Amino acid sequence: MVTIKDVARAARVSVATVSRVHNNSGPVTEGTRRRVRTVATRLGYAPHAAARTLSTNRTTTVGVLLPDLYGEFYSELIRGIDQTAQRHGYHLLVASSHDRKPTIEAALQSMRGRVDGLVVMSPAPGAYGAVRDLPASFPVVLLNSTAAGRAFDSIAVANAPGARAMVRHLIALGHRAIAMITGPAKNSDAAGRVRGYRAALRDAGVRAAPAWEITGDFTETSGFAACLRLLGERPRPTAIFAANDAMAIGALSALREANVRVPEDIAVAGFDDIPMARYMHPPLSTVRVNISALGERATRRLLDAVANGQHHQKRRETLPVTLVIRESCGGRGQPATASPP
Amino acid sequence: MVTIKDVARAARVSVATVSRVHNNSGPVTEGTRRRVRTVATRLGYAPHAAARTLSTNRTTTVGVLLPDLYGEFYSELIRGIDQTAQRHGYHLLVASSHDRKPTIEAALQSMRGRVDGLVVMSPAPGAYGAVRDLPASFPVVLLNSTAAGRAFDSIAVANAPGARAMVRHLIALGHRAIAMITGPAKNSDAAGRVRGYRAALRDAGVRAAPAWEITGDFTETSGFAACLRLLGERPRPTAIFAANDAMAIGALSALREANVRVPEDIAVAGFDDIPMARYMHPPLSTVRVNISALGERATRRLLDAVANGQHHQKRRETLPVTLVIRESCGGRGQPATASPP
DNA sequence: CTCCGGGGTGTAACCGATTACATCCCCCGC
DNA sequence: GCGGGGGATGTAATCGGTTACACCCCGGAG
Repeated sequence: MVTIKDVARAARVSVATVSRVHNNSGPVTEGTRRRVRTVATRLGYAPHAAARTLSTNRTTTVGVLLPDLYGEFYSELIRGIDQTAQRHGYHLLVASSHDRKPTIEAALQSMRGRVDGLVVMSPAPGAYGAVRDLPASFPVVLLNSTAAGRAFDSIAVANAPGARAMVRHLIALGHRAIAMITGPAKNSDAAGRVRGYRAALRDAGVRAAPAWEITGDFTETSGFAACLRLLGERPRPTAIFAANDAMAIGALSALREANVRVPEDIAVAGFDDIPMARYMHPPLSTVRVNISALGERATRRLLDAVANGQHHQKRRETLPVTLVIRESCGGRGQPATASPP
Repeated sequence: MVTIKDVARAARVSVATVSRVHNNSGPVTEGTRRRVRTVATRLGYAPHAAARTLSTNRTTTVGVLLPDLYGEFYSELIRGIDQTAQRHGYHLLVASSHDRKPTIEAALQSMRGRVDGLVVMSPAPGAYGAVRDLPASFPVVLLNSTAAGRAFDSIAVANAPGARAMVRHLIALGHRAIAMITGPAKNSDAAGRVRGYRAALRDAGVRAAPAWEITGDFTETSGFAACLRLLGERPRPTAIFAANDAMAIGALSALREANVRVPEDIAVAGFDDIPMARYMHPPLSTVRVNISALGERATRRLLDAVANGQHHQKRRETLPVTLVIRESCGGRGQPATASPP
């Protein structure tokens, strides 16, 4: 491989000059600059990232720690992160399947010297502890973490308000028997959505039955299974609110197999508005989360922390959500805003 | 940050010994080993990846170059790659939106010192040229590239055989007016699928009309638009074969709005079998590509090249595909294998 | 008792960049 | 003519690891 020394020799200058040319630091005569440039491209010189990292202590890379990579949600999230990172000249290092504390810790350790900061999305409670052990100076942005106090930058989705608005909408359509397919018990997003669901029922004085809260795991399959169980309940719910779109889609599929009409017999609503949602049959009513914007804001926060170091203000942001009413819940009503002003 | 020197000092040994302990290289007394280990964890020592890279010339990272990140296809692909990489202790660096040659070249350059090898998926013809300029010793695995001769490792999807089998299936069901929504003209996967489509028509002596080949760009939206145009054709096709599932889903959506029944009035088939496909209404018949396996095989190939350097045999592999017949094309027939033996 | 061999450990060179500091040279003003 | 200042460039330390090589010490063989 051709190094900076090779370029320096061939251009008859010192390595310092070559470095200055490449980084536009220090003053260099126009002639020298051109000569170095020419030689560099002729030799096909590309600076060695690790060497640069070692001396500058910067990697121009952001890391992303995710619990999983399955499904459109993560795909969109990564897309948002990547776009923003790229726009600022940063690379993207992805690490997934880190849901338990020891794995997370190992992953964080192995990031040293690889990334300038991290976007961490891990609904598992262990994550918080692992991240806290990081040096305070290390930039981290938490996504959807419960415990994130003022000690961290974090961006949360307006889970409870979104869920509440959707359930309120179902109630407004006349539904009184509203079931929910929830997410994993420990997951903080899932928890927020359940809170919103219960709050809406309480507000309206509508009966809430434990049998109508079924736990899923955010996959289509679990939505399918949960829906089957709900169909066995008596009285049978007239509406099903799933904690995410994947499970709502699974539910739609189960209802179709059971010859239950949607929305005539049972209304269905989801959460997230993944790209697929609008193409369902019937098109899925859901709570819209601008997922790629979530990634984008997280990354912006992170890069600000990276750039401004000390006097970067940590804060907790909330990403607003909107109701998008399609056909799966029957009422083609006015899309109401679900977020706090 | 705590460095190897700090650990060495605290454990009263030299840096060499600390290094030996961490890498299990060279001989170290059991007692020393334990002492070093203890001190290291007490201080929270994590080796600096860049420093290690600089001296060993290895990054334990694989890079992925993709044209885009939108949709379930890439999501699944990355998942396959990440799983395999992680299982071998490698990290994953993702770079996307590189579709034109200069961007690709820039991206490749900036990878130096960041990755040990690359999985490149870029249907654009420019990619081939850019990759060819890489030092021959640099491990690269091409995904779905046309021009990949014996000079590269590559893994291709059995596009033509898959498309052919699907169209043959449609013909067997009695269809004689079969339209295709193709992918972008320059895209090699798209090209293979069109070839298979035409071949199947030719084989059966079925009429092929240019008006029945509409170009899309692999997005749902383009599938929607293309389908609308097809509905305007006279005679109207009785079957639509889309070059990927996203476009097929767009088409389904358009047909629904036009009150055309699927499969009674028009049969629809896709390609890829993204996870969503089975949840469509009606469930989508498609050509199954095991996308995450594609990523997995690519990564395996790559890691073999990384590990075995010189005597790694480059070769072109083809990933077999299978027909999965659901309901969108009407005939619940026997799923036939579409791949060459 | 001496010599040899090998396991355990330390010293220092090296990987490829950045950058503080020194140096050189040229031009300008007095 | 001379001193000073500043722009252009070079030298070498530095980042944090790995590793070739030297060294020391101890036990066993001759």
